[in-house]
Amino acid sequence: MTQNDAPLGAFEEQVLLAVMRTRENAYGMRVRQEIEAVTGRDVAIGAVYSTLDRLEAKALVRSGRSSIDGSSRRMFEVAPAGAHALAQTKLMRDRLWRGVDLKPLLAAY
Amino acid sequence: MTQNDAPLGAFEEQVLLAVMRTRENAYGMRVRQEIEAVTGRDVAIGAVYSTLDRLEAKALVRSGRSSIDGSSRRMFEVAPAGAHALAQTKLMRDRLWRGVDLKPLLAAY
DNA sequence: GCTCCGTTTCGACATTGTAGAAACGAACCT
DNA sequence: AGGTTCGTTTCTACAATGTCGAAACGGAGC
Repeated sequence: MTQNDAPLGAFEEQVLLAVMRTRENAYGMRVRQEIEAVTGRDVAIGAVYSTLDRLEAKALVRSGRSSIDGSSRRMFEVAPAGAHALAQTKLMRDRLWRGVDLKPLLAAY
Repeated sequence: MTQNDAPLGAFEEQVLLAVMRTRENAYGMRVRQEIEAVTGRDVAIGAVYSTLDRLEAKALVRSGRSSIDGSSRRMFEVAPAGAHALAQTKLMRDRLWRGVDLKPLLAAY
């Protein structure tokens, strides 16, 4: 058993998704920009890298150098185990959300 | 502005959802049981209470005593702000997930 | 060489997540 | 009454994640 079923943190999930979404262009700055664009909130660059490092330590992403376009970039890709972790996380959450209706409470907000 | 837009943590979201799901019966032990039943993993009781306490400090849930049925229970309910936080969290995440396809990677798992 | 830019690395600290033992109180028993 | 059990909550401690910004790097152009 090589499987790590520790649950993903909220930001870990966001970073993983941003890497997926940016496909071939996933390097730190770009990932940050993607998260900011989609969620609308600021993200410190350090937050992205430390999360990426931790994800790599858990083998949920992989990284390698690429020297395209002048500066040397550290490119990331989601590993199969990372996709699996995302799928698990989503599955659990969808079950918890099932049948939950926020509307009545939201009305009083 | 009375609004707190700090993002919810992954476990905070689960606890909030479990409180919603258990409606009138939301007290510590029951919330724990709900999370375990739906997600399939063990949750330490202390984890539930400390999260509930922190959520209450942020006014996302409220609690009060209830002495039904012998033992005195601390009953919780999601506050309007809690429902709002849940909605925001879900909205952001749905946007990030949009267009993401895990299948190709999952095949290699 | 030096400076500018985009990028990454690093170190520090705040917040969340996790665990389990201790404390509580009502009910039961003898 | 005293002691025991059971369900529940409180408390304390520590690990993992989230967050930040400044320092370090390297290539391009001056």
